Amino acid sequence: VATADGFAARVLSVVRRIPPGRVATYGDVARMAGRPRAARAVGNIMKGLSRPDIPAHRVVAAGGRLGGYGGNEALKRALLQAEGVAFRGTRFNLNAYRIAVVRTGGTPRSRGRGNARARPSRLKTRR
DNA sequence: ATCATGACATGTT
DNA sequence: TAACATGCCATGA
Repeated sequence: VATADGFAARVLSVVRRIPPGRVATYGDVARMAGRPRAARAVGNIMKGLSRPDIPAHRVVAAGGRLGGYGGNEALKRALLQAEGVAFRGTRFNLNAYRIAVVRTGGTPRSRGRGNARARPSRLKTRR
């Protein structure tokens, strides 16, 4: 919704078609929407959601972690459990419920992982 | 192994 | 501008 431009619209489309009992990570959604690194942006879009036809609770964080839900993570977890997702404490088996990622058109963009990944080079300093 | 911190990438609001 | 419902990698404890 929001800007209804490409990315946001694509994200909504993707989320809308996540079947019950399955989940997708923010990163997966971003990837399917054509912006592999825009996981955070996806979260933001979800935040701005205002429609019931978008099952935002099926979008979770990586590693089988819950992720956020407007400050109500408990509800998110409950909704997922209600759909059959078995939680193990605060996490669940992502591999078992994650939907297949099918990237739709998008801008390939350099894979460079544009991350200089700041080699900390820490000389054992006390943190 | 798990959690925390530091850095950078990406797009909204 | 700076957050923010993130991800991934590296390192430290």
